[in-house]
Amino acid sequence: MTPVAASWLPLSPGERSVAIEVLLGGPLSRTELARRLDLSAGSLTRLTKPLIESGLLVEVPEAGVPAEARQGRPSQPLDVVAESRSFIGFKVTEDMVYGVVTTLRSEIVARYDRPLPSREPAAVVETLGEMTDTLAAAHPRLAGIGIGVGGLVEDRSVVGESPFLEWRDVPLAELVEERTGLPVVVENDVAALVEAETWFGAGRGLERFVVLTIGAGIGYGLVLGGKRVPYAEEDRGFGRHWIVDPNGPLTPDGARGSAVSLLTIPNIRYQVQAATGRERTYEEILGLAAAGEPMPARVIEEAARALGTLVAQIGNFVLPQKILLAGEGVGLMDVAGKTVTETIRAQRHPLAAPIDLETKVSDFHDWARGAAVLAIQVLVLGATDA
Amino acid sequence: MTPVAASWLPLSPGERSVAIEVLLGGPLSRTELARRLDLSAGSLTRLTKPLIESGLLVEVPEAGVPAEARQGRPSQPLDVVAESRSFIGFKVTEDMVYGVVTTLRSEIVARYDRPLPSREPAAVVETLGEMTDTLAAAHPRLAGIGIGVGGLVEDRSVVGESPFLEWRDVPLAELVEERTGLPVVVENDVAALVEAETWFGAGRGLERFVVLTIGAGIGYGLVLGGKRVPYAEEDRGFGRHWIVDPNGPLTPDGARGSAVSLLTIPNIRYQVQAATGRERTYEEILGLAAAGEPMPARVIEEAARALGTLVAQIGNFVLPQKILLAGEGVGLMDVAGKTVTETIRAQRHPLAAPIDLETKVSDFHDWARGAAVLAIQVLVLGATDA
DNA sequence: GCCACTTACTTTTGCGGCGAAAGAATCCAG
DNA sequence: CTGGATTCTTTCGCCGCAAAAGTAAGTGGC
Repeated sequence: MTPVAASWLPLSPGERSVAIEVLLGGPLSRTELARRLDLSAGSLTRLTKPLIESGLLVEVPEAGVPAEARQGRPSQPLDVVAESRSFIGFKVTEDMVYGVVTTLRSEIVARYDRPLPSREPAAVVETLGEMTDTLAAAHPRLAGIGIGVGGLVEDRSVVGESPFLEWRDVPLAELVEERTGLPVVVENDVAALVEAETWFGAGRGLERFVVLTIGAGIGYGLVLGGKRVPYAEEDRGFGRHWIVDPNGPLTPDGARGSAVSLLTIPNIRYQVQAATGRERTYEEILGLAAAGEPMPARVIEEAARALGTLVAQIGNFVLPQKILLAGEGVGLMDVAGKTVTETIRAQRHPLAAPIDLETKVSDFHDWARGAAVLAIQVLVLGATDA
Repeated sequence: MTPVAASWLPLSPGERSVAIEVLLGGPLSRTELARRLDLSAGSLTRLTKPLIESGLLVEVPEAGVPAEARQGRPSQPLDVVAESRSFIGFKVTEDMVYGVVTTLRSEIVARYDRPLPSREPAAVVETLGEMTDTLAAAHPRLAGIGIGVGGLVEDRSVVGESPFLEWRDVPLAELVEERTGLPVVVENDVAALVEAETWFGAGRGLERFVVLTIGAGIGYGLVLGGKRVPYAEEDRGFGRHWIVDPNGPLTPDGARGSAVSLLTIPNIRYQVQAATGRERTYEEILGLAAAGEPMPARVIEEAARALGTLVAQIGNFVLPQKILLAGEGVGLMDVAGKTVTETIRAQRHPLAAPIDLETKVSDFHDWARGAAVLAIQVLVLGATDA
């Protein structure tokens, strides 16, 4: 393996907690940090000093409140130097690689995509290598690479099984490290998106958080105590076995009335085509449904009820503080959001805490960004968990 | 408030973790404890010394392995002195109080029940007081009382709302403390059962654990990271809104096809009576179903499918390591367990980890024991969380 | 313009908990 | 009886923290 910069610096547990808190919580004064981390003011001085000296943190010129009832010595907020390091995130699909460069804060500063000439591991590694070369030229201070792939990933480095790439046990992290000389983290794409949302997105700071992705398939991510829960059937088509409506439609792709049959884009298109004989894109179907065309409207309504049922069940059993709907197949919410919320209401106790439901139509660059966040977590902060 | 012995002794965090580990993990040597708690051998000597001196722990005469490949100085297992303190647990129903006395290990050493002359708070407190007097005579060294009631309990002391007792905002803990002079913990009965199972029962040491109780109603308890998750609709009939089968039976008690309609004892009896015109006990219905009587068999089969669906959904979304089915209404599993497991299988991914499903028919003394465990947690170990 | 007051941060100091390492205890094997 | 193995105890020193005192930098009263 190439010599690797390991973690940025050997961060003590105390320093790490400060770094993460500032990274996730925006600029924070030392006093505020002391309160949040339950430490004394003196400890904060001690912990922040090396972080500032190393360039990870800087004192920023007091953004806060303009000139209210503030009194006493002004606080001196600290912030991470987001640009001090850059990260690359790749999302590998069966025919494309989508790439982004992000800051330490996971803000996307560049995008770069390329078609995949072949699915052979060597070809994929070479494509990733060339893309990294190109990006490295424009973005110095690269600290690491994160790669998201659909399929089963082991130890954040080996692609154990990826049906669409037709890979088995490919040590992708090692190969790309050899090619690029940068440390590499590989993860399942849904897992990466979930981690990204947990750290920097909708799930920031939450104890119980669920991500449901709808696209070509169904993805499910569960975050408990700030940590993502891994599970055996991850990314192996479990949504085909979630029976939402036993009398629902039967499609070639899943059990009758399963979440896959009812909700995924290919299966919604299949249903409409089977009924009308015409092939339509997902967007066309949504448009027709919104315009009141009976058949697409019926399919979309049924999907919305299925989604509402799923969300209600998750809400009832997992008691999450928030559920994020992501992926390309959540456009549904714009057309039939009312049906979804009504279905949820019908299957929840009136006194139950209302479900905080967030919708985020994500494109492939969001998936790539998720992979970059993995790299940030592992490489800079040395955090295997949060 | 009566002078209260507070925690047994002021336990340092380190001492507390040792005490809990030994309490839950049986006799353990210092070396074993050092490994489990990730401490050095020296620390264990330091931490165990005061615990032994105070009488909470003792060295026991080496139960373990007979004479195998053991070499070197024999280990000196430590165990809690289970009898060093006794605890009372009460389960209050609308017409009865069920009481138990337990050891520190939550082993039941005595049972004592009494009918409730009235639901007035004063009468209930007096009944509890007299029962405590009786039990105290036979069991010295009482350290505290735990009380489980159906309904909403706040701060482990005030009964906020209990429909069947017709109470609102009764400071039960305070009243019983005044009457008995012992520290008192009050908790919702399901919550107490869940805590007991988490500490001493089926959920011992698990990260994710679910308890589903079936009886007069449906109870749900979620344990994540070893801690029970509280929720707003707790014990307020949420099961009426879990729609398991939209085409299921309609009963006076819940929405069509809800878990309450399909699974609870009163609703199963209602269904059988509505169809056959004859009133039957739950046990009779189970017997008839087992004997192949069509109508009861149909109701029980439908209930079993509903239970299987619920368990599968919980398994899919919560990913628990274990699900405990408890209460008086799980006799179902003996008659139609096969249907339940088949339904679960149909709605789970083949690669998913099989659900560890445990069934425990519990009586009222198990509920009372749960309340006693709460007292152990709070009063002895000063643990608001595990 | 001076001074009291407030709040933020830094420095100093002391203590508690922990690990490392050496030593004592207690077994087994030859 | 000696040497090895394992557990437990003792000693020692370090690290990390809090407490407290000191310094810095602002506001407002007079």
